[in-house]
This record gives sequence, structure tokens and C-alpha cells, in this order.
Amino acid sequence: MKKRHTSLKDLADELGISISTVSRALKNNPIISPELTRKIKELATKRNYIPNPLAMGLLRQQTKMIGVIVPDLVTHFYSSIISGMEEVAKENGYYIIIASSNESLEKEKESVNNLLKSRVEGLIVCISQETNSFEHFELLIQNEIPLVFFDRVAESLEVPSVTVDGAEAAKNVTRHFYENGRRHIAYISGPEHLNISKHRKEGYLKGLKECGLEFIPDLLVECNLNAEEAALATRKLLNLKQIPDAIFGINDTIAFAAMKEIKKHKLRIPDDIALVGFTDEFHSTVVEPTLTSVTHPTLQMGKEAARLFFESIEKGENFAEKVVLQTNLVIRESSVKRI
Amino acid sequence: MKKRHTSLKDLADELGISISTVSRALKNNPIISPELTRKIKELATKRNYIPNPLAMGLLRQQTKMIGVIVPDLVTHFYSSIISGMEEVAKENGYYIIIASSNESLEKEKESVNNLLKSRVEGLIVCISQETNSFEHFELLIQNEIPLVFFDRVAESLEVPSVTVDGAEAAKNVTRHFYENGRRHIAYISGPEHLNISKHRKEGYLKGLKECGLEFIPDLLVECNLNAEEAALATRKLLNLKQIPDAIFGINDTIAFAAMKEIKKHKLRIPDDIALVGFTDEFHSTVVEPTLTSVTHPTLQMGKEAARLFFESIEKGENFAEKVVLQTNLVIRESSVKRI
DNA sequence: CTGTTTTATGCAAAGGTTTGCGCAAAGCTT
DNA sequence: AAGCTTTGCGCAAACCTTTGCATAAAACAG
Repeated sequence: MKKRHTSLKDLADELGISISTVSRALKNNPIISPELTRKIKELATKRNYIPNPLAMGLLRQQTKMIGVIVPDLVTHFYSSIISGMEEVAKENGYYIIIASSNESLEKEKESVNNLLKSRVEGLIVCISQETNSFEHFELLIQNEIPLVFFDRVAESLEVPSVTVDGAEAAKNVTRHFYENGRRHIAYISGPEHLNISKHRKEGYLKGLKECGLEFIPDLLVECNLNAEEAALATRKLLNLKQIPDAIFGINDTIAFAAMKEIKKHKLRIPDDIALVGFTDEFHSTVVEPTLTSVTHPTLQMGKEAARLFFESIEKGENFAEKVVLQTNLVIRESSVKRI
Repeated sequence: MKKRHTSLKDLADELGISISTVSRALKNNPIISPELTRKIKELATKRNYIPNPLAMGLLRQQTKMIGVIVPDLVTHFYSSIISGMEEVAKENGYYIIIASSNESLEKEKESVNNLLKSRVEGLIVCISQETNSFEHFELLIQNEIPLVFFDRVAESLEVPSVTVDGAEAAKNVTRHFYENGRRHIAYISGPEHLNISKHRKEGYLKGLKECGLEFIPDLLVECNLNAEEAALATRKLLNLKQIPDAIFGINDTIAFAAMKEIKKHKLRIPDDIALVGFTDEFHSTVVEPTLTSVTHPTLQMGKEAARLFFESIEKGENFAEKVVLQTNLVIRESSVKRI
């Protein structure tokens, strides 16, 4: 049999006073005499009194919980962002409940529902790669439930978000390739409807243009964001009559898969093909060759997302600040020819 | 201004009936007439009624929340285990709140307190590497708050737990080295007070014995579980007069750090030194050479831990089942000489 | 037509907290 | 001494749900 937690009533009864007096004393309300306050506090400590958050929540109509939906939990990128969110949430006395969509629209909808059922005060979401309709989010907006997007956003919705400048980053990668003598630069992209795919592609194209390179449609392949499809996409590139001398993957998962595939084809990195990834997973530095990658300020992204969330709670429905963070191209072995 | 969620009272008022009738109708209580039930359900759907979990929780004295404390979130090992827990928790209508100790005893204690404040119904914990005292857990046991350990456990406490058979695994690694011609097998261990360190060391020693190898104290180095200390430990091994021809790291973080260090010393893996890790992080297959590792059934560990938790809630204080799962040695390039 | 059973619904308490308002007693003013 | 202010505390409502018990109306037996 579980013991009940100590309540205000328990304390009040034991001291023969009213509940309200106990409540006030514990909050240092000066209206309660000093000696009584002292006595009450003493007993509270002794009985290990902890305010019941359910009762408080009921009263104040708030659960102090934020729902977070990520495509998956096991990717360093997301867990790192979550760490950042957690930090800011904690500072504000909030808790985070995590749900993963597993990159499935269906599971994403389900997660939204589940989190709503548990009365989270709002949601911070990175949409799944399948997500191409947004009714489940529109419903949130209609009901004035705070919503923040990060990384992958539904651009048609007026919602605060934190993203990175993917176009700029992709442009820089392209230029980096060019400056290192590459002329047949390929890009493995993700689903077209994702903002991240779109922007990085734009940057890629812009980069080509600035470098005076022609866009060769064969060098742009699109695939879902998993290792299998990435391997397939890479194979497609390696089977071209004119194979690329540089490949840029929309994220590191893609880049690692490409790396494996390139090695399998007995091609050398970076000698035959230069390779660059995106998001800078932790293991970029342990693969061989070490992977040049566009680093994301993940911790900061998480913190910003949480900050936006709290601002959204405060300012209400019309708040839709878009935070765009800069990335950083960290050059390692995979993209620069050894001298 | 946030709209309030629809409550039973809202529905009752709108229909001009009492709250209890609405409540009963929604639970298909046959005592309410079919037509009224239908009408009520219709309105409930229309108004998007969701029962308030706070009110329910207050009534039933349960929050449906489990607190989980992990050393960190960004390691694949932990996030994968958490995924498993989440699955089982969801099936049981529970939510998980995650806190990371960052391998610090202080933060671990703080997390226990925070989670208790938010009235989680119990805790599932992997203790931090610093944790060598357990008062904060004993307090939980005294207050009959369900507690489950996973991977790293406080062995002195009578608490359900799920671990792997580290001794057996370490023995097998040692034998694997021996069978591949290694005779100077080193082991980089973690803090001695951790059960995982202790058991794997036992297995290592047992393996040596079974293979008829002498235990050389210099070949056993202990370090904290981070890349820096692991690099230091590796350097120590590589500076020995008789350097080892095989190194076994207590986890993959250690093994990767060792790999970098070995490469830095211009030694070849596995030719000069064979290397094996533990826990099989995702990137074991992308490093070069690919890393032989002892795989953990992480998803299953998470599920088992959650299962134990629910069993603990049911059976109460005297329940202390210990689940020990088997690992699997996955042999890759880092431990076997190329022919 | 009266008394009893059945049927359908409402009342109220409990769970824990906060807080506006009320009220008594004590202290003060003139 | 009478009236006024201050001080210190309690009452009760509100937040939302469930559920044992009460109650009203309807149906039925005799």
C-alpha cells in the first residue's frame, strides 16, 4: 500500500489550524505571525511536504509540460537539441515529454493527439519527412495551443520557428568544392516538400551559378532520409557515365551511407570523390577519412526553440518569430585532397 | 488569452443536465438512457472534449508519469533504451520524463528531487559514474516509491533491475582475442565502484585464466568514462615497455578514443593492436576499421525496465526481480587480422 | 387508487491548492 | 468609554472528475 503524500490538510490538522493559514505561511505571507510561520515551516520540512502539482495545475489551468515531437530520438542531432530545450524548460519550471514520429506522418498525428490528451501546454515539433499536410497543426493553432517548429518547419503556417540558414550553408559547401578543384558536384537531397531539402537545393544551385558551373540534372538525386535509400542514391551517382567528383549529402546519415558505398566501389575519398555532410553528427571525427560537415548549433537550437515557446505562451497567437541560426563548415579530410 | 479546455461542466450546462450524467454517459454507463447518451457523446465530440488528466490524477492519486534518469541523452545507447521504455510506457498509458545526470552525482540527486516534485509515480535509473553513495535512492525505497535500475545498478539495494551479463561478455572478448593469437590483452576499465566495471573486469580476469594467460597489472587501466581520459589511458598502454597487442574498452566511447590514439601513434588496427568495444554504438560500422563490439539489446533493455517498473507498481515494495540479458559479440575488422 | 418497484437523473464529497472576503480580537484615538 | 483601525486567522469557492447515495418520476401490482 502506497502512502499518500503529505498535504496542506495534514499539516493543518496536526497543528489544529486552517489550511489557508498553512498555505500562506509556506509562501511567507506577512499576514501570518512570525512564530506561527516558523512552526508551520518546521513541520512542513519534517513531514517532507511537497506541493501537489496536480492540484496546482488544476487551479491554474497549467500542467507545466511541453510536448516535443522529433523524427527519432536516437540521432545525436535531435537528442542534442532536446538537451538544449530541457535546460531552458527546467529554468522555467517546465518538463518535457518526448514523442518520436519515426518519420511517419501517421505516428506524428498520433503523437500530437496523445500529447494533447496529457494536456501539455504546447508543442515543439520537428516534422517527419513524410509530413506534407498540416491539418493536425492547424487544429492546434485554431485552439490557440502554442506551437514552435524547429529545423523542419511547415512554412505555410504562421508559427514561431528556429531553423538554420541551409541555403547559405549549401552554397558555401558548393563553393568549397569548387575552390578545391571539383567541377562535377552532386547533391543527394531529401524529400522535396521539406523546407530543409528545398533551401539546401537552392543554395546548391546558387553556388553552382556563382562558380560558373552548369547545373547537371543527373547530379541531383532525391531520396528519403535513411541509409538504404542513400546507398541507392549514391549508387545511381556512381553509375553515371560521368561520375561526380564531389558529393554533398543533405545530412550526415546520408553522407555516411554514401561513404560506405563509395568505398565499396573502390573509389578513394577525397581523391576520387570529395564528400561533405550536414548536421555534424558526433561520429564525423571517428570515420575515416574524417567527414567535412556543416555543423549545426544544436544546443542553441534547442534553447532557442524553448525560448520561443515561452515567448509564445506569453504573447499569444500572433507571435511568430522566425529565428535563423548560422551554420559552420568544418573542413576535415573528406573534402580536401592530401598534398 | 487562452481558451479553457472543454469540461464536463461545459457540456452539462449546454445540455441543461448534470455533470454526473454527462460523466456516466461518456463511460457508457447503462444507467443513462440510450438517447441521452447519444446526444451527450455527440456534443462531446463536437466540443472536442478531453478528460482533464489533472483532475483524474488528483482523484486517483496518480500522475501516470515515470521519471527516467540517464547519464546523458546524446549517447545512442541511452536514447535507444529510452525508446524501448517509451514504447511500453505508452502501452500502459504512461508518460516518461527524462532527466540527465551528466555523469554527476550532484545532478543525479537534483534530478531525483525534481522528478519527485513533479510527482512521478516512480523512477527508472541508470546511475552516474560518480555515484558511490545511495542515500537518495534509499529515501525512495523508504517512501515506497517504485525504483528500477538498468545497466548501472546500486547492487547493495534490493531493487528490480535489468543488466547484461558483462562478465560473460568480457570473458568471451578475452577468448576471442586469444583465439586470434593475441597474448598481451589490455583492458581499459571504468570506475571500480560501478557494477559494470567490476563485472567486466571479473570476466576479463576469468578469460585470461581460462586461456592460461598471466594477469599483468600494467595491462589493466582504469579511467572515467569520457574520451579524454580514455585517450590518456590508451597512451599509458602504448607507452609501456611491452605494449599490448589487444585492447578491450569498457564501452564504445572508450574504444573510439583508443582507436584515435592508436592511429595517432601510427600503429595499425588490427595488425599491431586488436580492438574491441562494448555497447555497439551505431557508428561502429562506419569507423575504419569497423569496430568489433559487444552488442547490447538496448531496445529490449528499455522494454524490460519499463515492464519491471509496472510490475513493481503492482507488487509493491518487496518486488526485486533482476533481469540479466545476454550480449552478442559482433566480430568486425578491428579484432581479426586480415588474411 | 394506493403502495411498491424500476428507471433515470441529480447531489455532494473527495482529492489539494490558492485567495478574496469576512470576522473576531486587540490596539489605538479622542 | 465609544468608535475606529489594525492584526491574525478561517471560510468557502474554484479548478475537474468520479461515484455512492438520494430523489423524483414513471411504471406496475394489487
